[in-house]
Amino acid sequence: MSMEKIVSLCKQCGFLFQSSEIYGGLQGFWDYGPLGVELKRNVKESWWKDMVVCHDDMSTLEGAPSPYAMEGLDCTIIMHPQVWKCSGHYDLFHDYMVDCKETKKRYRHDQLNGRWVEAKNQRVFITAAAGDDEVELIEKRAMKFFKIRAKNIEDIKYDGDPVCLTEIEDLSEVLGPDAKAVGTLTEPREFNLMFKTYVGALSGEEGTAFLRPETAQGIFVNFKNVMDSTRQKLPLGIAQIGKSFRNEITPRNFTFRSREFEQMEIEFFCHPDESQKWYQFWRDRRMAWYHEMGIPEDRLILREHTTDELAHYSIGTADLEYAFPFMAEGEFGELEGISHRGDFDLRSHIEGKLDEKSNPLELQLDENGKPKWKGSGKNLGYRDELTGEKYIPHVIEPSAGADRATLAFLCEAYTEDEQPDENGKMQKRVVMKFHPRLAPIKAAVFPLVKKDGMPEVAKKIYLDLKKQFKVFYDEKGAIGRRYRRQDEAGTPYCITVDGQTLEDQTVTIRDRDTLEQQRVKIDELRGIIQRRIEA
RNA sequence: GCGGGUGUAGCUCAAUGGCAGAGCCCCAGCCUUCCAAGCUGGUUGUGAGGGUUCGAUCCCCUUCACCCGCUCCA
Repeated sequence: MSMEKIVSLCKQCGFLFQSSEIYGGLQGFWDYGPLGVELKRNVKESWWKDMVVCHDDMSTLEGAPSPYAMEGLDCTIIMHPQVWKCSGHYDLFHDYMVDCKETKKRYRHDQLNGRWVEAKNQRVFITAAAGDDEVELIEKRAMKFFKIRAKNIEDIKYDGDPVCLTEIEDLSEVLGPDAKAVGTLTEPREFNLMFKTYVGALSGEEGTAFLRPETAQGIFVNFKNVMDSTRQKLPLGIAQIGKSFRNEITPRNFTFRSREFEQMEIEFFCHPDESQKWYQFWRDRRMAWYHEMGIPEDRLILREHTTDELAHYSIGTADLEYAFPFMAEGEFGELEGISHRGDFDLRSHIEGKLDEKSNPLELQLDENGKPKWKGSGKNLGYRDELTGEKYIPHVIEPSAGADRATLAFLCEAYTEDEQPDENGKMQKRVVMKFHPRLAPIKAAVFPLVKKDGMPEVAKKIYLDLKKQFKVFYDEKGAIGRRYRRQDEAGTPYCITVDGQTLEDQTVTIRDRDTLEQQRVKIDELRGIIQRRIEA
């Protein structure tokens, strides 16, 4: 399945447009058209309904250690700047990069290590990507650079152990990790992945704020508010859907990596001893949700992060990844990440930014031995009123991309098949096979022909169904053409008023995927559609 | 950010240093009793800016966007 066809259909049918298209578009920004907005709303509403509103908090769900509660939140996009300092985003998203003028490659300034190497009366700082084999790599590169054979290896003198490139002020004697000549690296340049803005009329450092790069922090900083206002007990999940912003260096692949995007996140708070079980539970539950919404098992994988990818405080992180058509064969793109975050986030907002490399977690200090970023000092802990135990909850975070999910459903729905036309000749058909819950339009109503009172009856049915569903009325052109148009929009049901309707108050209801028609009573239409959507 | 490619109607694609064209789609009318039918008529334009030129959609420069590869990816 080619991505171009999907992109083309998205534009033609009104699922997705480039943002500001008449001015040439803006990289990394996309608009949802009339069909797209319905689709995305259905994705978000299905998630909200399944995770929050209709969640059964009385029973122990399959795979869960106990019953649990769910609440919702809707936090602001701009938050107190200290939130991002304590969360780690300020440091993390504030990268310095160096470019190599020779190889055109770009490196994180703090991820290159090197050693001063002297031979043949020349002193050069030879770099390599930071890692376990950096010492070996630097030796090899030194031999190559100075053109010294293995037997004369003593001619090479090393000045000290490898240090980070950030320690080097003058880059003119530095050999880039892939370069043949020295001095090809540019001065480090700042890449800020968080969008900056100013609060208040005056711009200046004092009013500097950031657009949130994730919705999660709004939940952490409101944890106490939710506990105090709802009388809920742990385990408790708090859900939020909302826009986030990341100033991606390279937005690519349609809406997959956008600079403005929407997240559907749950922060699930539980007792530390139970957190592993809950992590397993959420992995399985979220995987099952995508399956329920129509993503087949062979196109969705759960990729468990390896232990060296994990922060030490985390028991696990799993990515749910979909086989997007723009990925190479056998490769998958992330739809959702489910991470065990321990007590890192709540503690950081209490005590101050913790050093994620420390074990056990300790406050990150600055050069003067003071906290690098000060926390709120508020008590975000939990007291179990039955046992009297006090603890800082551990967090499981299922974090999904609403736009990525929507894109996956679009890709999955796109189908080309062949159906006979009125002469029995096979014609190519494009049909969007959305799950009925996700379909932008639930049903279309047609009079078979535009006369004999059929439009009047059809319009009445349309107006009645409209009270409950997003429906579409069309009386123009041949009936076959109208069916095909709805196939492209992914409308699961088409209701046709014909001659018989006028006699016995029945209509036909056509199924998008099978093309089968069933004759039903007009009075029963609402119930039938409702049942089929929920099935 | 680098290298390569692309940019013409809603879509797919022609053509040209001198009035920009087709098919599909769309709209209106006629016809039409179940899967893109037919007939008649109609709407819609060279991504943006600058230069060369009597004249640029075409040549040149800049810019923007998209695609592919690299790089990056919380």
